[in-house]
Amino acid sequence: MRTPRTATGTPSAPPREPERAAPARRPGGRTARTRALVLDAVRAQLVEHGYDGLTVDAVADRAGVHRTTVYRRWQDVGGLLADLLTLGAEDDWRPADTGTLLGDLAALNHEVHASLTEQPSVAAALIAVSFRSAPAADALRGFWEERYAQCETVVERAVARGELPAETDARALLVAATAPLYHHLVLLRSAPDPGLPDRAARTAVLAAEAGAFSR
Amino acid sequence: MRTPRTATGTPSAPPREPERAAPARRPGGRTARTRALVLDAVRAQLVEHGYDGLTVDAVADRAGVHRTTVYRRWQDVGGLLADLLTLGAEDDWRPADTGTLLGDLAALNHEVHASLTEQPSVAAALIAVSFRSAPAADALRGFWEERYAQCETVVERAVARGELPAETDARALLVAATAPLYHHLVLLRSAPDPGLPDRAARTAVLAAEAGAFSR
DNA sequence: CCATTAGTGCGACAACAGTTGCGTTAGAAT
DNA sequence: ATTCTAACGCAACTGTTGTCGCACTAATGG
Repeated sequence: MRTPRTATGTPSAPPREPERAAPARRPGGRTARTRALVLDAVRAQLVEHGYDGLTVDAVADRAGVHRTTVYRRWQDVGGLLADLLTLGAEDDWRPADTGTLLGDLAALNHEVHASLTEQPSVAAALIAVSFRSAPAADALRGFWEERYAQCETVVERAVARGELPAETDARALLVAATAPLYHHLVLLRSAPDPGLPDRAARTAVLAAEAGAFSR
Repeated sequence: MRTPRTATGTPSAPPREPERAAPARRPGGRTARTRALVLDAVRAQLVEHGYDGLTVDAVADRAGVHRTTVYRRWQDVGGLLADLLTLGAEDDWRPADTGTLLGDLAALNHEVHASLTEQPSVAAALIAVSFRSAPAADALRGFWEERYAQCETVVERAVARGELPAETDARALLVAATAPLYHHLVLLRSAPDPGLPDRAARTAVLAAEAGAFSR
């Protein structure tokens, strides 16, 4: 998970339903400018004052936009972060290709570890807000679904190299490799352990080699 | 994680610091009665109206106690759930002893699965609130620390039976076994999979047998 | 260019969260 | 029984969150 780039272009998808009687959306100049201003403000506010300082009022003030505008278009803080997430998901992320399954999973885990331990962590804020806001929860679930789908290439490459049997359950393997990281850093909130990403990756590989994800 | 029993006895520990100048606490009749009433109200309100319906005002009304009383003793909703958690941690929980490492871990995972999928889930509510309230986060971390410590006996028994080498990292093994469950049900919020507890337990055992948690 | 109206600004409002001061009630100690 | 005071009830208060009606601005289609 990475911090989305600056919001410049037109909005990818309005938070509302796509269209029913097509009330003639107008995504042009001002609307796009407002969205860019607001999402930039969200990012800046999050970096400067952390998740607790991320209120609708503060974002509206910083963006130079009225409170009601934010409430109408994004409903709440969850909606803001959800939109920020969809913007960030647009970039074409690819998992690293190190040549070995262990190397790929370790690289993946180091990315996860970095995104969760940076201060302040956009990823952690998104996870936290997903428990308050349904739109944020949906956006996060969609984001993760896409990320895990992209990561399946790591397993496919390992199968192609003969490291794993063809019937390997890619998703289960990926979850086994990454879940301990999230468990420690998000749920247990234990102190960051620099060796954990590698150990978790190694554990998953050993389990895979023992046939834990086959058949 | 299980739902704590009814609050009847005297409070185990006041939410404040234990004592500094010992201002003569009085944990007797009314104080204990109030705590029992309030914590019962928290549990009932959580079950009936879910986490979103769990406001200080609603709890105070249901308990037949004034708002300020709740604010003064528990600060906020997080404090209420934190106290409920410490109450639940008082019972002498023990992991099941099925005779095999795989059986023990699977039984453990089924307990976790049940507590997270019941509707509404007190466990899920506690995790959610731990992102808003520092006291709740502390209480939850303490609870988990204790639970994982208790579960280490599962690993010790397996070592005693010769299933695992003596230098096995019990905590890492337990996390590997349970983390995928929390990952799916709490973070990814995917649909409950009845087979997941067994599969996750099996994966951890295979990894352990391959030496993933040794040395 | 003009007409339409989505999107925005503004102010007033309701609902809720949380605090404070003060008087009252009821454990606990003498 | 009397005293002391922790814990509670009560009311009034502040600040924040979120909504609503109305006027206005500017993007879009003709």
